[in-house]
Order: sequence, then C-alpha cells, then structure tokens
Amino acid sequence: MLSERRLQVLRAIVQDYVGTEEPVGSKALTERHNLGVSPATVRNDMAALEDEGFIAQPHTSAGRIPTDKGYRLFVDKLAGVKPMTAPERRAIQNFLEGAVDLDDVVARTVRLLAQLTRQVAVVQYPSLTRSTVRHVELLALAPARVMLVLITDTGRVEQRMVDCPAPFGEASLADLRARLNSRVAGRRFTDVPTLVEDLPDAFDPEDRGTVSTVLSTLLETLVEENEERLMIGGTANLTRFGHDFPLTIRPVLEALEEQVVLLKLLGEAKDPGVTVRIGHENAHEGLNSTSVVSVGYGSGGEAVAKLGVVGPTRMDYPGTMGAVRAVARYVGQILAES
Amino acid sequence: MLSERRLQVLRAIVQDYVGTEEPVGSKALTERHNLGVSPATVRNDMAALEDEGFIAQPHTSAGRIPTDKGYRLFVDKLAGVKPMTAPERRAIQNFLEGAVDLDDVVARTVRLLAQLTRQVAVVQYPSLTRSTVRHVELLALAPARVMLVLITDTGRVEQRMVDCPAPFGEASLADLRARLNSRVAGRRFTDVPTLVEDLPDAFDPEDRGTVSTVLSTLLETLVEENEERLMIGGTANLTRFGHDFPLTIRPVLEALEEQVVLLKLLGEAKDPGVTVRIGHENAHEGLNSTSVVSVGYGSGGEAVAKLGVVGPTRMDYPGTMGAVRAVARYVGQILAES
DNA sequence: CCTGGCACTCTTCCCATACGAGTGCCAGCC
DNA sequence: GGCTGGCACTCGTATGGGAAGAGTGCCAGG
Repeated sequence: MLSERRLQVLRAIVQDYVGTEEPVGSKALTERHNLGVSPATVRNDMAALEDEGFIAQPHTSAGRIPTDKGYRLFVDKLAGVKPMTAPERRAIQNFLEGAVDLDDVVARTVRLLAQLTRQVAVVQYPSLTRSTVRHVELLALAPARVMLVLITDTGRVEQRMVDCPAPFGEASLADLRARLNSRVAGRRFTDVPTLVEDLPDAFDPEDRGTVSTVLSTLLETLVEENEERLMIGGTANLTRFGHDFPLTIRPVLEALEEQVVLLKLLGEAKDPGVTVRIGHENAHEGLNSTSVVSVGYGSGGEAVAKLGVVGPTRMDYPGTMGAVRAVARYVGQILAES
Repeated sequence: MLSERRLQVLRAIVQDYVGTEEPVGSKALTERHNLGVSPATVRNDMAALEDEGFIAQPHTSAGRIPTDKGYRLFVDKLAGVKPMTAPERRAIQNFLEGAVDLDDVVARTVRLLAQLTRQVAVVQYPSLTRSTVRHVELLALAPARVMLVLITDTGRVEQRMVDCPAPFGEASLADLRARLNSRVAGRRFTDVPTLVEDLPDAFDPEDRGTVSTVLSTLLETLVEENEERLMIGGTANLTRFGHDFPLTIRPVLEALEEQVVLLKLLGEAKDPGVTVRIGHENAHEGLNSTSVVSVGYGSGGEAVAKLGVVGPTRMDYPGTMGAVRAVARYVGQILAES
C-alpha cells in the first residue's frame, strides 16, 4: 500500500503536470508544494510510484508524468469535485434561461460547457425511450397522406410522413387521434407498443389498414430515433491539445464525427454521478489519449440523456467534473420548467 | 497581357503545387509538363508572373507557389469544372436516395461532400423565406397553451409553444386553424405577414388577444428561424491542411463554430452557378487561408439554400467545383421528389 | 527513514559547415 | 525578338559536435 505522503506526491505531480504541461521533477515539486521533505526523498517516492505504474518518464533524464492509472487514482481518491462558485452558477443559469426551444437549450448547453471547460463539449438530446408522450398529432396533408407529429415531455418533436394504403376520412382521423392520445398521453415510450396493440380492432375494416400503417410508423419512429442525436461544440479547443499535433488530433476529430461512437461512449457510463473514463479506458482507439467526463441529466429525478466533455487525459479533473455536474443540474431544471 | 504560354506555366504551377504541396521550380515544371521550352525560359515567365502578383516565393531559393490572385486567374480562365464520372454520379444518387427525412438528407449530403472532396463540408438547411407553407397546425396542449407547428414544402418542420393570454376553446382553435391554412397554405413565407394581418378581426373580441398572440408567434418563427441552421462535417480533413498546424487550423475551427460567419459567407455568394471565394476574398479573417466553394440548391429552379466546402486555398478547384455542383443537383432532385 | 552529495544519462540548444535546390542574369544562338 | 545553356549567388535544410542543463539513481551518513 502506498503511504500517505506518496499519495500526496502523486497528487502534486498531477496538479503540476496539468498546470504546466511539462514533466515534473523532484526539485520543482518540493519548491511548489509544502511536502516537508527534500527532493531526494521525493525521488524515492517517485521511484516507488513508477514501480506501481502510476507515473512514467518520457525519457531517462526527464521528469515524471502521470499514467492513465495515475490519473485514475487521482480522480478516485485524491481529488474531489470542485464546486462552481456562486457567480459561475449564476452565469450558467442566466445563459441557459434565455433558450426558446429544445434545440436552443441543447445548443446553449454545448456552448456553455465548451467555454467553461475549454474542451470539446458533447450533449445528447433527451432520449425518447426514457421520456413520456405529451401528445401525438395527425394531420391530413392529402386524402391518403398523413403527417405524424410526436411531442415528448422534454419538448422534443419528431415528425414522419405516412402514405396510407387507402384514403382516410377526416372523421376517422379525428377518431384515431383521440383514441391514440387517450391511450398514450403521459405514458412512457417503452409502453407505447403494448398500449396501441389492439387499436385497429376498434375501426371499420376499411380503415384498419391505414390505422395499422400509422401505428407502425409511430413504432418505427420510436425505434429509429432511439439512435439518438447529439450536438458537439468547442472543437477549436482541440488545438490546445498537445505539441505533436496532427497525429493526436486527427483520430479525435474522426471519433467525434462518428456519432455512434460517442453515443456508445456516453451510454457506457452507468454511474449515477459524474463518470470519468481515462485514456485507454475508452474502448474507441481514437480516444485513447483523451478522457471523457460525462453525467446524466434529466427533468426529474431520472436521467433522460447524457452530456459531457472530451479532453486530453491531462485535464483539470476536479474543475471539469464540477462544471459538467453543474451544467447538467441546471439543464435539468430548465427542462423541468418548460 | 500575359502570353498564352505564361498562362500555361501558371496552370502547371497550380496543378503541381496542388498535387505535391511543395513549391515548384522551373526544372520540375519542364520535366512534368510538355511545355516545349527550357527551364531558363520558364524562369523568365515565372519572373513575369511574379511581377504581376500571380505567384510568389516563400524564400529566395525556393520554388514558386500561387498567390490568391493566381488561383483566381486559374479558376476563372484556366480550368473548367471537372464533371463527375458516371459511377460517381450513380454513387451520389444511391447514397442520397436512402434518406428518410430532411435531417437525414442534410446529414447524408454533408457526409457525401466531405468524402468526395476530402474537405470540410457545409450544408445549409432549406431556408424558410424562400419556401412555401405546406401546413400550419395548432394543438391545444392545455386550455391556455397551444403548440404551433409549421410545415414547409421542403419538409422542414418548426414548432413553438404559445402561452395564450386567455383560455381558448377547441372550436375557436379549429376555426383559427382552418382560416389560417386557407390563407397561407401554398404561399411563400415572405407573404405570410400581410396575409394574416386582418385575421384577428374575424374573431370574437374575447379571442382576439389569443389569436394575435398565436399570429405574432408565427411571425416570430419566420424571422427567428431565418437565421438558418446548418450542418458541418468532415472536420477531420482539416488535419490535411498544412504543416504549420495549430496556427492555421485554430481560426478555421473557430470560424466553423460561428454559424453566423458561415451563413454570411454562404449568403454572399450571389452567383447562380458555383461560387469560389479564395483566401483573402473571404471577409472573415480566420478563413483567409481557406477557399470556399459553394452553390445554391433547391427543389425547383430556384435555390432554397446553399451548400459547399471549406478547404485550403491549395485545393483541387476543378474537382471540388464538380463535386459540389453534382451534389447540389442531386440533393435538389431528392427534395423535389419527397 | 530522511538527507545531501555526486556521478551519470539524456535531451535540448547552438553553432558551424556542407549541401543542394532554385534563382537571376548574361552572352550567344536561331 | 525570343529561347537556351552556363554560371555565380542565395538561402534553407540537413549534419555533426560540443556544451549546458535538468533530472535521475544511488550511497553514505545523520
């Protein structure tokens, strides 16, 4: 087991390295931190930390830098989440309150996160599966053409065109609209399939085909839109990544464009609080030199989607975690209000 | 005036530089192109071209690279638009035809453009101003809460929540819905304000306030959403930009995040055909080392939005212009069909 | 267990040199 | 007049050898 002081040394190394972006040596450490021991002692501690795999040297005559394992220990044991200051919290709230619709909320959230953390921000749109139906609307655009509009409690709106097998009267449409809403309004999306199962039976045989078509489009929408959308921002912050540019940044940009990858990444974080995945803990190869800090957010107690940031493993974890947590909290509030 | 051969020399320089990314010298030119003259002659021509400002030397003992002015001449006079091959055209069509809704069309277009040109692709959503109204829907979500849904002929859907000053009966709502649609359906967005101007007069005094509120929300939507949305893709291609990385790429990424900047950029291109803005021709400073190739697209004869790519000034102009033009054409077709 | 001292290892920086690519110019030739 | 070969010149880049500096590991002593 590592002694208390060795942990302090590790913490100091992480903090200094995050600050300076340069390998940190024993002498610099004792100067900048009150460890109460000499550089020589620190050197011994460093050697031990290196044996355990928490830190490494880029080359023989250089200082140490934390490994992924070192950051992991730092995040788990050595540092808390740095809470936002009151002015920061006010600023977050003010900025988000100006949003006019869901798109705007998401867009503002991305901007805000990117600015606060100076990293790449990723915000997932509220998921359909975990939401409830506010309203389903059917519009006859032509005799045999219906537009299906789905409104969720999180303000999300999805629409689909339905080509009906037969013309569908306005009265039947109104009937279907009423029956559909009375069954699914306020219910969870996951329950919808069973709730509408026997709905065609209530209609005249001639309309049943159309009703079935509409319903199956509705169910399709639930499934399709399940591959959720997300918004990304702050990619310009990638330029602060490191010195050996193109090689580091390219795979990250590629990964960011693969929404599937990002969604999987966010989806994997099951933790109810802030989740941190460091370097190689990320399954995707392109993100092996990055850390992902994410958290769920939602209008009620339950998370309906995730948001987070992607940055270099050398990042200010306490600050980033604090910012991510705070933003998620306020977004949740905004969603609950609207 | 420049002689015919000098123009050929300029063309050769542009082509070689685009290919190799390195300053091109007189000897290499005569070897790779059948100019029929010796390097010494080419040197004289180069000196003349440099005097005129079409090419420049990075340093005394290096080859020449084209200036913005040189690229401009190349684009205007020396090169045409390279048409896509038949297989390429088929691939474009196939790829776009799989789209299920407008979002998907735009997303696929971005991907396609980025892949074809190996550059950053930008696609603007079809504009509201130049579209016509397909349908306006009003949904009573609560006694004094109405959702306004606007559907355009390009498939775009916008929704807004309206908080009414007074409860609004279902009958009145149906009345308003019917009157509204009979007036604006099939009409251009720009005409809507005058078309609905006197609509409140037809209602009972007690409903007038609500009708006005709904209408003003509708008009707001037209104005607000006029600041159009766009989708960007292929940012990973920025890594192929140049050797002096962070400095070049950073302002570009920043500009790309400022949608306002991009929209202005696309908006400035009035040309009915493919527009090319080279280097400093772009008003925005961050894009001074890039060229923007854009073109309008639309379902009918008229352009409803723009799309294009952003890349280094050192790009394959004929190929890029061909790809941009072809994609715009097929997107137009897809929109017209749906 | 901590500390000061010391030898050792590398990387980085700097400078000087050599090399080579490319130019500009000139005299001569068609 | 325009093209060509030749030649001197410029200047960036590659190469190599120190010298400097940072940092380490280890050891003997407190």
